[in-house]
Amino acid sequence: MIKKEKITDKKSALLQATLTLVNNHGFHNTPMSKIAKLAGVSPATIYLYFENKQDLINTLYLEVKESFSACAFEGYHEEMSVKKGFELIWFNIANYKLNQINEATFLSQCDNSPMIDEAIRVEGLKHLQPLLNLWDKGKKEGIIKPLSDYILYAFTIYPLSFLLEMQDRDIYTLNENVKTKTFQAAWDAIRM
Amino acid sequence: MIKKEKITDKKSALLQATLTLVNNHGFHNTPMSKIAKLAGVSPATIYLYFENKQDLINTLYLEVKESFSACAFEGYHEEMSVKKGFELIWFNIANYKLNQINEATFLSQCDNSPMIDEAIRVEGLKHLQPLLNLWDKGKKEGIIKPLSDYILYAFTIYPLSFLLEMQDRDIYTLNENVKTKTFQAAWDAIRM
DNA sequence: TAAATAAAAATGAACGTTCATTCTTTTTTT
DNA sequence: AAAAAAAGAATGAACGTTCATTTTTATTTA
Repeated sequence: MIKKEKITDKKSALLQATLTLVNNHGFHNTPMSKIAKLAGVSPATIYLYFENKQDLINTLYLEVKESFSACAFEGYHEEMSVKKGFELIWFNIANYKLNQINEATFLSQCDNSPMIDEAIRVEGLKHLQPLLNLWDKGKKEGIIKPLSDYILYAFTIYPLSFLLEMQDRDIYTLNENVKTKTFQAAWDAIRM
Repeated sequence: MIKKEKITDKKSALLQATLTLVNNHGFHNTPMSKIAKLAGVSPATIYLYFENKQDLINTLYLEVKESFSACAFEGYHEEMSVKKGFELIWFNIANYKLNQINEATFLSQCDNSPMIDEAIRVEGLKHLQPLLNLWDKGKKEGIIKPLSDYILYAFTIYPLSFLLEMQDRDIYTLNENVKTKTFQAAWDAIRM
């Protein structure tokens, strides 16, 4: 067990270092040498745990995406009403984006650039399925507008990325009161 | 005049080549040598027209941003009603994003990465002022929700970037009918 | 158990390549 | 013919990755 722990140790130190550096300087301005240095490890050591730079990024992406999904659906049950379910998920995601700023920024950056291989990206998308199912139910019940999932996503969840970016740049901060009003905007956009 | 025209000729060939290549491969995977080749020019010639690679990108960004703003406010007058004015601007922007795909994709890429210097980015933001003024008017008239401009933007204009990206990846296409319904979602999000 | 050996993990230096930029030469323009 | 514009070759720095070697850990032997 000691052995396993040590491995995980360095591996996760490398992932953490990558997250920090890519967030602050972007993928292509983050040399392997700096990742190694921040993780307290030799450059060569990276290649014991990852195939290459791309593999390192892909692994990090999937890991963060997973933690995101876990948060997004925390406390959610399929028996919930459409509105309650949507509200829960929306606030979960909003809180993740506004609190776990580093992870959320990294995901935004990945989703908006060719940094991640298409295949890996597709894998990351599957995590949202429960939300899509909820929308389907809402459409059938006549509660949610009959729009494609892409549009529903674009007008409810995607805007949070923009607000995250504002917050990240210290341009604008959402307090609880404003967050509630913002949810109302998202809900009004898609409700019948 | 011939001289001036010739200069403009090569300069704009370089800008056009940069747009194409950065769109398809990203900033850091677009070497100066390839830009030069696509523009039919020697690498050294680039440096007659631009200080360096960053200057080339900045110039392109501001130029495209300008063309975007020109489209966004075409046909707009301050005397229009808030709803009509917003509708006009929204459709202008939607059409720009869905038709001038190359330019729009480039702008999206710039706005979501550290590729553009912060100072240049700020300059590009000013172009939206008429829309912000319109929102102010709408808030005063009690037509638009009293939310910050960031939130209004996040739930009306920003979602178009997502739809553009979908369209760009051939995942989803908006026809006229759907576009109208999509506008309704944007309007519902921010109207009182 | 202590020494000897093998295996695994980790390292720093080095390699080959790519790329932005500059230098020198050639071509074009006036 | 002089000046301006353009070209192509050259340069040096940065980077991802690999290699030869050392250090650490685990296993075996006496």
